[in-house]
Amino acid sequence: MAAVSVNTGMKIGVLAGRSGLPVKTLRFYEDLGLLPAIGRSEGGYRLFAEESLRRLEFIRRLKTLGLSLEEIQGCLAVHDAGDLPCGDIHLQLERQIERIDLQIRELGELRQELQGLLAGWQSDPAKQGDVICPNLRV
Amino acid sequence: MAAVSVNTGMKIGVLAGRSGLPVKTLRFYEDLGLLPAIGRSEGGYRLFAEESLRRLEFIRRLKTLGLSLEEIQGCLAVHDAGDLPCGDIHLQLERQIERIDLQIRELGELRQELQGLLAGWQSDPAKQGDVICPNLRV
DNA sequence: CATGAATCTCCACTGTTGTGGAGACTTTAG
DNA sequence: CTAAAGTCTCCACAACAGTGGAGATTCATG
Repeated sequence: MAAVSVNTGMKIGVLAGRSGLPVKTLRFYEDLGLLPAIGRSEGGYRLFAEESLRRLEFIRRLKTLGLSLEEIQGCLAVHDAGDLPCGDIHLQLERQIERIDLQIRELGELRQELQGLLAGWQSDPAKQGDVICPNLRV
Repeated sequence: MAAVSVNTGMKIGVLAGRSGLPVKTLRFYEDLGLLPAIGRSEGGYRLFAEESLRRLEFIRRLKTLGLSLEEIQGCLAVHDAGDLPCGDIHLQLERQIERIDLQIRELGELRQELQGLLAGWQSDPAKQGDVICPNLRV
């Protein structure tokens, strides 16, 4: 049989190099419980499984979709319980769309208001008593 | 002549009551230099001029338009130098519109991506090896 | 005068996602 | 064996706009 060099786990620096994330961030994720280590070396170094790489990819993906680490953790908890987290993720992504729609709506209204103000802006208005900016009337 | 009870300045609680802002917030603004007090009473209490009310209105208004306290402070500095701050405010509001447009654009793209994902979502996909969520392929 | 309300300063904490550094320890390479 | 590199824990800080509380003073009212 071929020599087996598996299952010792990789140290955090290796995982950092392979994932492209800073060591600090990996420790941070581990502290949050997002990224469980399989254990510690004799000297107390964190050891990670290969699976951690997939996990980090998953986290990265959901982060780019705008989910918070807490929400991502929720999805991972389902996965860790042995289930497919697709249902949960679907729900989170729907919620995210709702949040985005709300934000876009609010931003649009604000934009409207700003445009309206600028449309009637007087570049050199008469100084009106007790008002800081006559254009805003406050 | 009628008795003159002016120009002693109001204490922070009065300003809070009249402006609708918490005392804490007024102190915070004063610390930032946004809201200068005209001085202190013998006992060390902050004293504010009537003008503070207009100032707070101005701050409130620009805040609702999305400017940061720092940007507002910039506008107030122009006012305090004796100039009309309309030009500065105009510039800030234009920048704010740009920021909003960028945000809306980014949110729209994200929304697109999310919609696309959900459009092809399989509610109960086959478990694919080594992938946390087959729908996301990660 | 005494009591309670108002105010003062100073410090800590909120939420989010990390980053930076100090000082100690372990591991690896030569 | 030694020096350098890697890793550990713990603490602090970043942005932003405040909020909460402790303990000390001052002010207003009866």
